[in-house]
Amino acid sequence: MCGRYTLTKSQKELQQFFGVDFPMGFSPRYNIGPMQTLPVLSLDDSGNKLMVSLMRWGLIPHWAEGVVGAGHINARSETVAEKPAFKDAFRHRRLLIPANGFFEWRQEGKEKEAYYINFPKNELFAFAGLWDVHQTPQGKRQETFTILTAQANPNLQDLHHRMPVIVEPDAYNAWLSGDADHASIFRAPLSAQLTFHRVGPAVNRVGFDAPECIAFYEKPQLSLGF
DNA sequence: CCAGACGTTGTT
DNA sequence: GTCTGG
DNA sequence: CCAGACGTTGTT
DNA sequence: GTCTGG
Repeated sequence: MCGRYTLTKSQKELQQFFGVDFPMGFSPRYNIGPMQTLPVLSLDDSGNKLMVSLMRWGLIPHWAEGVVGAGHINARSETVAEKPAFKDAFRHRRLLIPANGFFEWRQEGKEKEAYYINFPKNELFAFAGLWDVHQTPQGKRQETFTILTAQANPNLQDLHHRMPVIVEPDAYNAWLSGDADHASIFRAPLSAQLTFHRVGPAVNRVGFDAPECIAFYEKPQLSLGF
């Protein structure tokens, strides 16, 4: 369901929307995949200001040792409070993940069709996420994150029955500080406004990061050559 | 999520 | 088919 | 007690 | 680290 997303905005646009400095800079991204390092938002020590950091997509629990692979790119919001891998992070290490769209693939017979989902005016938004930190086999401290999922909104059901959780701007602080419970995460009327369109196979290519990934796409018609 | 690999031996 | 890497 | 697992998706 | 299965 949510294994690729986009952040096709400039550093300036991100800073204006979230009201926080991105000191590491940022260039638009059209095809973000697992294992990549991306900007995420959390609360600073004071607990009332957003801050940006860079983390790797694919949560690896702090107790994992040795070679641990890609980690968990998604976590079910319905069970996140009980699962050993997420329990602790759900209570103490919540995140917002800046994005402006995401991809879904639909099996159509033998083919897989890619779709891009975003808001009509392409507004920025934030996924609900969790993070954790572990030691790499090289002994380095590595911070990783996961994106929460939920049942898809009716407007997206034709595409998929699951979707990433989008946090309303009003709820940013409540979510991050741990005040928000399940109900308030799910109450996301914004998600009802998401729309989607077919995109071409460019997005399939891991590492191909260009506007072509989100371009409208018409399936090429078969031609008999006349 | 998709793409790409999918193994063994001996040696340190 | 199933796992790993991106 | 120790050992072993700890996740999601979609598909059949 | 913490839970489940044996």
